Amino acid sequence: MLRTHQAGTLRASDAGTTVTLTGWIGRRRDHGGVAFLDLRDASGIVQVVARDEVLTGGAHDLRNEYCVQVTGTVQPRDPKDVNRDLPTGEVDVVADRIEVLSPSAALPFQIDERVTVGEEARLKYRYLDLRRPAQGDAIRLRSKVNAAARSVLADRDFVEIETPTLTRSTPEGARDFLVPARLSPGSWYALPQSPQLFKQLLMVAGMERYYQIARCYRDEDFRADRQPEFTQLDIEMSFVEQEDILELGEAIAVALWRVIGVELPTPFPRMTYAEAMAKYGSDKPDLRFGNELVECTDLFSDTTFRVFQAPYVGAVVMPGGASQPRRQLDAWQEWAKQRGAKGLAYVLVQDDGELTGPVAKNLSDAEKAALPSHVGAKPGDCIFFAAGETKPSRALLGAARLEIGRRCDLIDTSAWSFLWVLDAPLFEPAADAVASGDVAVGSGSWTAVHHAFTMPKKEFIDTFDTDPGSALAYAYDMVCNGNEIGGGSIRIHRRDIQERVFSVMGLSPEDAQEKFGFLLDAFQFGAPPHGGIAFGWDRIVALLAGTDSIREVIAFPKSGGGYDPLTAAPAPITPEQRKEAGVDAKPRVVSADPNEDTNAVRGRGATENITTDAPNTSADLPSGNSPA
RNA sequence: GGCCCCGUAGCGCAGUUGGUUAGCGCGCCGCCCUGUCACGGCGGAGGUCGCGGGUUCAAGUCCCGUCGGGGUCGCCA
Repeated sequence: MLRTHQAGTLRASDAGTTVTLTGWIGRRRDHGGVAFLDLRDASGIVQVVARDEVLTGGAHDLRNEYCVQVTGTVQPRDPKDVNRDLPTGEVDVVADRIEVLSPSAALPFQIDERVTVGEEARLKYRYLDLRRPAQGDAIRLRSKVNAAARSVLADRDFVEIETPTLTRSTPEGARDFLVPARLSPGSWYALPQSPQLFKQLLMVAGMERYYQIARCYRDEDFRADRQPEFTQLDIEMSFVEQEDILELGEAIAVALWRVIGVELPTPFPRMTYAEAMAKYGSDKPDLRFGNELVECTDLFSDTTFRVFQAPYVGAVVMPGGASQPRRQLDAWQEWAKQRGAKGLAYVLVQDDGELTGPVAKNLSDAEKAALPSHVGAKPGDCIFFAAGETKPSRALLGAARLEIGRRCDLIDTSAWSFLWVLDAPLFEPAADAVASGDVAVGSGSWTAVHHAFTMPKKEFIDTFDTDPGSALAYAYDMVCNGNEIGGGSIRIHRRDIQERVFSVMGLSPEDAQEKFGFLLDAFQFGAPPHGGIAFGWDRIVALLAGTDSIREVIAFPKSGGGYDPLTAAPAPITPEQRKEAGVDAKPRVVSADPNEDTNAVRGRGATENITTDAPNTSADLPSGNSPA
């Protein structure tokens, strides 16, 4: 080793010890005859004192972020010189010798946590960004979190198994990343959106308990909390029921939060999907505050107010909201319109109890009398309404509830609120999914909420195909502070049930065979009952690290548009690469209509040998994206 | 794909109703300084105001387009 100690570990008890340290020069305070250098390594910082005789050896020329080796003696500081802000603040290392291991050019930004740096610069020089203790510690925390999960799973005899990243599409909703297959020009691999099918095959294989910290790939548009490649802790178990998975999930969460010194109480509260939607307008309610939605449909069943003559009328209260200026109430309308609503009706409860606002005059005296107590509004509050179809109305109110929580400071940011959301519907009307241009699996009027292999709850086993809309599934989501951090289901292992589910989705046996043939084949050979769960690893680590962005807990994240500022990927390829990869191979099935291009890329199972040959294939890479 | 915000020195930002030589902090370079710890003092360098076009006597500032970044809705478990 090039060192005897780690800089951040030195204490007063080390006084007198001769040490050799290695690390980077942080700040330097050069007083001419003596210089103070902050030496930083992964363990922390210690102050090195370089006096004249050492300085003549070139220490005056040390610059920020020079990588150096320092040999010296640990010396206690005078009481007046102790730095209480530093764990090593009671000692100095008085240098006898400083050797430059590697000099540093002038930095693009300062390695100082107090200096704010734009994300673009940070990502381009991520290796410098990660020298900053907070940034580096987030990545170190991730490693500890991985280890904690592995420990729980190893104790329970789980088998860690890697599954392919070059594969076929899996039957999930997102667009696939595609990789050309050089040896079969015109054919493409897909990167897995999750190891879903493989883990089920592993159950057929008798592994019984599988897990993997798995990289997943989805080619969708970006959000603050999304990356094109992301990580799941993926788990599948045989011979289990829903309760077994929930218990395991809680054990894992407890172990993870212990990493940051938080003891989570178990069992976690449970809520049905229906209750979550009704009370919170969300399938991932944030229970760090109350302020629930209140259904008002019955209250307004005889109303003369047109807007409230709707299948659903609901309300959410904004405490103290009656004193908002008009401009702010107008801003709420804009806020609602941005979410696709017509607006956000409101009633203000004045201090004297009078109801005011544009909506109030449309309400009968009886309605006005009953309203405040029905929704739990006090004088000074504002009541927001949504009326219309149940689902979008509740979604709007749910979003309003969160916004109210933020604006009115109702959220206890130190709290950890965990719960399970259970009993999700098995199907949703395909119109909800297709309206947006998404591809429903199958051509029926129903599509799977979770995925096509989710087991109906036993009380719906006889009726789910005659009454798909009311069938509930053995599907569960773990929710933390309003984030869905894990989700899974018990799978169908019986062929007859699977065929009936496909039938509801309008998937013929032939279609099903084409899309999921290898899985269905496998299920013919004594498939065990099984189920599993997957945790959103990036989000979980971000929560544990106390950061809003999952980018902070990914070593080399991508920025918007899937661009990596560090490597400048994606990048154009050479004509030779293009030719060799077979990217431009003529499709055997000709699809001349350019409008079908997106579907060909998008549709599950449509990727086998149909590659569209768009006229501008050489120009379809992001341009102007490479750094000058 | 829609909407909103941003783009000025290496980094973070300011720049008035369009008006002289585009500023501030940090960093960088040089000199000085023996107890600092975001040390201090003196001096200095550093700018295609993202790019292209337009309006104007005059554009960092106004208009159009475009590229890049961030957010949000659509999309995505």
